[in-house]
Amino acid sequence: MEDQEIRKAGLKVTVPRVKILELLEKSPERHVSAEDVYKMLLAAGEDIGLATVYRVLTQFEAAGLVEKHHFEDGYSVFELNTGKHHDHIICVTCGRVEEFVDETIEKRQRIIAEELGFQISEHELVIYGKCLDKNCDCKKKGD
Amino acid sequence: MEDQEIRKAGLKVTVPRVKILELLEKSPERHVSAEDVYKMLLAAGEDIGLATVYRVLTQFEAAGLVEKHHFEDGYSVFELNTGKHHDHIICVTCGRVEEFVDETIEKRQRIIAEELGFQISEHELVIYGKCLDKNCDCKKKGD
DNA sequence: AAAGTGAATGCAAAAGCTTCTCATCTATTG
DNA sequence: CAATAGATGAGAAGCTTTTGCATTCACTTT
Repeated sequence: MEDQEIRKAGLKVTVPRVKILELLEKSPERHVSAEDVYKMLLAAGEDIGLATVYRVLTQFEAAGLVEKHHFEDGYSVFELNTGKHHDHIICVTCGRVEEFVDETIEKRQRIIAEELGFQISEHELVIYGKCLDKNCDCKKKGD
Repeated sequence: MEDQEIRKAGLKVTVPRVKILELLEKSPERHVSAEDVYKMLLAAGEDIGLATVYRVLTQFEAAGLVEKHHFEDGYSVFELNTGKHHDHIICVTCGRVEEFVDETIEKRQRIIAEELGFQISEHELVIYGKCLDKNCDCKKKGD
């Protein structure tokens, strides 16, 4: 379980690391900020400092266990690395985040990078918009 | 000239606003941070506070005169709004920023948003990579 | 051209997110 | 189970960005 992943990353298996990884795996919201994680830990009765949350998330990112994204709000959000690259579309009204993959876009990016003489290391595509479906939470709540 | 654009934006024509707009128009680097702008103003002998730079850039953004981007480094960069949407590819070695437009990617984004039930308000695509061409500054300087 | 008024500015302080410092504590190894 | 390298918590510090407030300025009205 979590222990192995942490050990594989070359990190000691400690309570904060296990709890944070568990939380990322179980959280209904895949995309969380360090503050979110910290608050969830507090709510779960864990006594883990915010500095540790940042440290652990950074280590997990370096180890490839999680990915870090910079959405428009300014702060960073983290998500479990599924191994499959994907991009994001975010509702500017309710903040809901959906993931998508589009091979056409991926391919075009490779072509563009090549044309411009770049070797891609990574990329980030975020679409911002409004949910139109009435099944979106923000429609039900009316915010 | 600049005065008209500022007036059109519903803002008073003041020295800081004119100088900042001039600077954005003349700067060899299109993508600059607030700090960059501040330092360039200082270097040009202008006595304009950093807070004013932030305020003016924010107002320019609200007025559609400039665009704000969040690249990976953490801070925001601003660029003059050319009216033509474009995306960015950034060299992770030298920081050089290139702009590109790809109608195929734009189209796919519209289709994806529609499929997922979103009405796009904006989007941001940034590709990170390494320059391969020897004509890139970072190769010449060897950093 | 001078006065009046609301907006704009500069400075310093504060805020928000993230990192660092350091003394204490803990997981792992032998 | 002792030894040790690494991890943690709390608070300080760092950075970018925003805010509060007294002063100054742009634009309108005399």
